[in-house]
Amino acid sequence: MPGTPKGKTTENGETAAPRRRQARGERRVSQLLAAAAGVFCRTGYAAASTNAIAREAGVSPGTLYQFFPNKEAIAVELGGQLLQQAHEMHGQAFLPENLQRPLPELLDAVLDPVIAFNCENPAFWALMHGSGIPGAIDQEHQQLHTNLLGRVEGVLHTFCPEAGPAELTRTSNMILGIFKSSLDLILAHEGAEREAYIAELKTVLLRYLEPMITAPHSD
Amino acid sequence: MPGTPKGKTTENGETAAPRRRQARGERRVSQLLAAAAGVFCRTGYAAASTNAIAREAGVSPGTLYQFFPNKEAIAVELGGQLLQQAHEMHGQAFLPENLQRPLPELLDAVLDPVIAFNCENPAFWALMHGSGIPGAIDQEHQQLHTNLLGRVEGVLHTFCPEAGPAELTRTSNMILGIFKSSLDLILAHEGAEREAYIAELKTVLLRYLEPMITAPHSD
Amino acid sequence: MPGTPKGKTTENGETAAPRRRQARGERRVSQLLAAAAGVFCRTGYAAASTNAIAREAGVSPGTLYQFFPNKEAIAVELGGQLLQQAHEMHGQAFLPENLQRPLPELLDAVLDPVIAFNCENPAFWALMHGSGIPGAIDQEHQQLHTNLLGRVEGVLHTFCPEAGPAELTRTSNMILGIFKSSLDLILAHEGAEREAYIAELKTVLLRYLEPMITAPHSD
Amino acid sequence: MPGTPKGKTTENGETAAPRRRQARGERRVSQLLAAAAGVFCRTGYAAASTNAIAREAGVSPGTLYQFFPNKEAIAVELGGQLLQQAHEMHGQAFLPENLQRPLPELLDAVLDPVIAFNCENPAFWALMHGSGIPGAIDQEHQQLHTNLLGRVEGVLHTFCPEAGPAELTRTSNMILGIFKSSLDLILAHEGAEREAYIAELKTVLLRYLEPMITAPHSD
DNA sequence: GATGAATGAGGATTCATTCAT
DNA sequence: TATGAATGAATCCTCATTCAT
Repeated sequence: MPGTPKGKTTENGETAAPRRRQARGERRVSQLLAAAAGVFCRTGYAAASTNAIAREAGVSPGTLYQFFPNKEAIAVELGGQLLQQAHEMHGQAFLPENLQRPLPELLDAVLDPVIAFNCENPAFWALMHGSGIPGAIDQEHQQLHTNLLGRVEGVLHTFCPEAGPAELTRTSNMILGIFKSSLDLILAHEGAEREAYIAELKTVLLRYLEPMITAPHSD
Repeated sequence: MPGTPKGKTTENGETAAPRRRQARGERRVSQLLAAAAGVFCRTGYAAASTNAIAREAGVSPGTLYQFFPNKEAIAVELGGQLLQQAHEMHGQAFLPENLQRPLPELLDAVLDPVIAFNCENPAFWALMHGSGIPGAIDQEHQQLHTNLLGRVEGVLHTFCPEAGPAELTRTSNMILGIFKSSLDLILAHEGAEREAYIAELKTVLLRYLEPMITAPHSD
Repeated sequence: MPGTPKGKTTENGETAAPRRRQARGERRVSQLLAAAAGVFCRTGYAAASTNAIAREAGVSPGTLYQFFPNKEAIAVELGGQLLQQAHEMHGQAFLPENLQRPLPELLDAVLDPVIAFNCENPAFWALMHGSGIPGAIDQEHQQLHTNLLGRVEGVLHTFCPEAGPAELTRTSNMILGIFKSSLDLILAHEGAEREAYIAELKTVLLRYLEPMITAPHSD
Repeated sequence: MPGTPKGKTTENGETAAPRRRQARGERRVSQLLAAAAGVFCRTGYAAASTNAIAREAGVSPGTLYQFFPNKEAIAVELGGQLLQQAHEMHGQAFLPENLQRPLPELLDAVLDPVIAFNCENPAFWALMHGSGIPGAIDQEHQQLHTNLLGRVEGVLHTFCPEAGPAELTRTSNMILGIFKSSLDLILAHEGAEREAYIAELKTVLLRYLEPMITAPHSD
């Protein structure tokens, strides 16, 4: 359970003081994670030094290690937390009611929140991306990918019921790949240009997928 | 001229022994570059230690430094060499005669050699990719990107003469992005599945670009 | 401000603990400088390894680098600190009231404190001496020399008003040279013999300068 | 016996080929020593790399080690050779007939050749000077110093027969010290200014020694 | 809990020295 | 013999992690 101060397993009924302390602890964790997010974004995981994270958080390195056993744990927790949010957001994006709609609307319904989330949490992308990343985070990355892949495959299946599983996986991988690379472009631009790239992404996917659709959805 | 043993001044006509020695030197450089390619592929540039590269090449750290002044130079030379090959290969891929053909053939003509090259030189991709990379290599990366972007824009322009420059750039960026992410998938698979991904990439691009074409090419 | 732990931002009113910590930090700096002084004296700057200095100070190499960014900085700080003391001491030695006295007394007044200082700080001499020393320290050395030369020229000018500037510089250089070489001898001896060398130095200078004096000073 | 190729103790009567080989060996040694002299002068002993010496001599590092077992040996041999010349030169400088002359002439007779030698062999000074020098060379330095000291004491004794040995040693040390520091100044200047410093050195010594003379020499 | 000094293994790089050719 | 590539110990320095206060 990362993010919990070590050496304390307070299952007991806490009174005011411990709770305040715990609250402070959580604030610290947030501080540290926010700092880590910033540093990871700027320098990548490998080049991010724990001292730099502590400094960015305005605390001493010792304090950092009061909340995280090591550097990897910070990334894992940060990734996990963002992943959690991402999952929730994906849950909304992939709402069953959305999947009934025609493709263009579905693309809007699914992509817009996902893109928005990534624009607001660039660290998410930085973590789920970079190389030179140790096992644990990579596993989260895999997890996220697998999860997303499953969802996309699910949607795809409703559109192309007779497509084989290998084909479904392949197409889903392509979709995710296209999404990822477009996200890079989207994040790299701002304002109208960003919007233009978002539109372009939708165009690509629409043109790619439309000819595959074999099952009518709006009846 | 990286890759050349330092302090060598062999302007004279060399007899057998020096030539053999120089040959050994070149073999060493190749060994080292190959080792570096492997290590960079596995761990990324930043995490790759010169000692690891030397060990992988089966030589001592000092030997490595007899041929390269520092770690960056190894990556620069490796990148440069691959870049050189890539440029030559791009020259062939973007042959004017190819550009006259209808889109499906053009995609084959351009993509097949590029994909083949990247399949044979995975380190190229690893180097032109990673983050935490020092200036010189990043410049090569930029160069490559700019260069490719220009070529793609050029081709695109002949297909869509009335498209504005901003639109051309945007579309080209999308194409490159799609290509890159697909290349990841292609490199991650083998045999028939790899071929399937290659076909899929072409499908995506074909469907994306076909509606944009305004200029007939086959007349 | 070398010698200050990096990344410290103690603008706030410090309570006991931080002050104690800072005190420890200052002790460390002193320890390290003392150790460096010893090692520099024994081996010279170039041959002094940072690990050796750390070992002599009884700390780990990392600790040394918590207080000094690199080897040169240690020498610069040590030199600078001694230089500071030296300058203050020179200020006293070259007091205007001393310069009014007849030559023998003036020699006593000027040389005694300078010699005493150097006897107590042999590292000063070692640093302002050695070759193979990097820029920053060498600059300090130059500075010291120029400064001293200027002072000596000043005194000399009051004694020999009609001497030309080239002559003044030359004589001052001779005086400093004689002083330096004698200092070596003085530092190499102890007790009565050291005193004898001090007396000898004064004799040399007295005999060298007396015939040059053209301006009476005791009127 | 440094300077002799290893693994050959040719006491036997040599025919033409070996002698030519030996001649070539000696040329190599001279080349190397000259190169070493240059490098030592420029960078000091410690900072001089054997590769730099070899490069300066236009040979490979391996060749250097064919003639010298290690770096120190080069300095020892160079120092020894110069010492040899110095001794011979000192022998002439301290000729008995010179010692009969009055002090000013004696100073000329002794100092001029010594100064000339040092001006022509700056490496001598560099070697007999620097710190961070390993044992063997330092011993030579001591040797030289002791030797010179003895000579100076000898001369001094004829001038001041009733001076005690401690006093003689002390005065000789002062003389040598003055000489050394002046030599620095002399070597640091050229042309007329150099001559001026030479004159100044003689003035210092003359004024220092004249009052000590108790034995008339020219009768 | 917080602090920041302390630790020490590890990484890049150099250079005296050796050895195959 | 000459060559210059190869070696590897040693150097400077960094940074994840620990610990006394």
